[in-house]
Amino acid sequence: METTQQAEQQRSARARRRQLLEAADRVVLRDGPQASMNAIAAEAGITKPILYRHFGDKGGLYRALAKRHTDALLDALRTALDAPAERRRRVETTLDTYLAAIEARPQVYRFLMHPAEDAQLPEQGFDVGRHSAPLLRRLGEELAKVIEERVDLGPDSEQLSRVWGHGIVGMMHGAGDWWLGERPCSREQLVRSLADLLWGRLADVSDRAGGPGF
Amino acid sequence: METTQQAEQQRSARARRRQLLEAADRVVLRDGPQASMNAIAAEAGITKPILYRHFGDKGGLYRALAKRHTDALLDALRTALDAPAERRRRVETTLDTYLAAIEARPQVYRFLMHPAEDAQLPEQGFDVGRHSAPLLRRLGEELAKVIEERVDLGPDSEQLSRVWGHGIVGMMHGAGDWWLGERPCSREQLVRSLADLLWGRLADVSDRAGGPGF
DNA sequence: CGCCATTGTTACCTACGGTAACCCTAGACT
DNA sequence: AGTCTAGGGTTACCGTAGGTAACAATGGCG
Repeated sequence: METTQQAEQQRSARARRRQLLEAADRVVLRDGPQASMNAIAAEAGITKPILYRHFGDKGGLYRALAKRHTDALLDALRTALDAPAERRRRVETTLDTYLAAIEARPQVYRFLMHPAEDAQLPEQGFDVGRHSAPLLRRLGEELAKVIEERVDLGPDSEQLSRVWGHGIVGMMHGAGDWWLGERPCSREQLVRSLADLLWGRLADVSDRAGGPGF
Repeated sequence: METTQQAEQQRSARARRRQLLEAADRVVLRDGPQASMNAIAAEAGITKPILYRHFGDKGGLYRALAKRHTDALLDALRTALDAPAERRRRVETTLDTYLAAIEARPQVYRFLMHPAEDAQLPEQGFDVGRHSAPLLRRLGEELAKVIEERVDLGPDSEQLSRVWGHGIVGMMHGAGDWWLGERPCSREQLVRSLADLLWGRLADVSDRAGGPGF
């Protein structure tokens, strides 16, 4: 049948795509974000045009690669955020999960945060932060959702929770980036200090009725 | 005399350098961070090799340019941070100063934060965040200094203040980046929300003996 | 005048993103 | 069988951008 045949083809195409992404992953892990398309193609045992057939352009490949890692990290963070423990403990676990991830694979982290200028589409205005944004934006929105679900912020809670979500993610990111560069203290210490910073305000906000609170 | 002559030369070289930087500034303001060396040279009315004689490589030019803007922003922030007002008001003013700056010149902001991969010096290990770092690092250290000077954090205050400095700067940066992209609320609202987030913890830390406290 | 430092230019090299044109092998159809 | 076509693959190329070597002009200074 032609349908099974098409399905077969699609499946093999997806499999190939995964192979290619894995090769790209290895190269990025080795060379950092400035990994060249040639290098990736070579690692995959093929040549450039195939990469372009699969991913369109470098930005496409990078987006696909970033999505994999972002999804993985987000999953880990979600479980940490949803774990059955008291609020403060969960915050610490979440921070620690993030820091452990960036500590374990700095090259991947660099790639996700500084994807080496992909699109230079002419002038689309104030789109600041299209580059390092995707991961941080997704994290921020995710956290905002969790905050709004679980904490009673009073009126205007939607906006406030988003500001806080992105602010807290920014804090985690900024401190993490600095820490990864200088290693001025242990991970545990960093987690505790950041949680302390957050705790002041988070501590005297009352839980929303029902649910274990953020 | 040769000394005056040398001085003269140095002075003119510095003046030239300033001219070139101003030209580069205009181009970056117009084209964003991916401004090419050719474009900058053209804007300055000369050709590439002169740029290279003055700045070594693209990274050098970018660093010089970044330093100018970073210094300017840092000055503005320092005055906001040192203004004679109560602590909370100063925090808000500082946040607002930063946000107003990035709002006023997004292209410059993008350039400072995402300087398009300068150095690809082979393998210098875990130097994550060399790219967008300089400005944020300087801000973080500056804030850490202010915090440690003015707030009593108990033992281990040096490390804690640095973590908080970089954390808070990260918060400001992250939230600002998101806000600049989506404009979900007014600047005043953003400032208030962020200050609220910080205020919880900052509020119940007692001032260090002497001085008006952070 | 002749020397040399400064300032500039042209012309080139390299590397990379991206693409066009072609090749080839495995099946499907007659 | 023989032909035709779809996919996966390659070579060879283009444009652009960073970076440099080699050479020209200008202007003080012995």
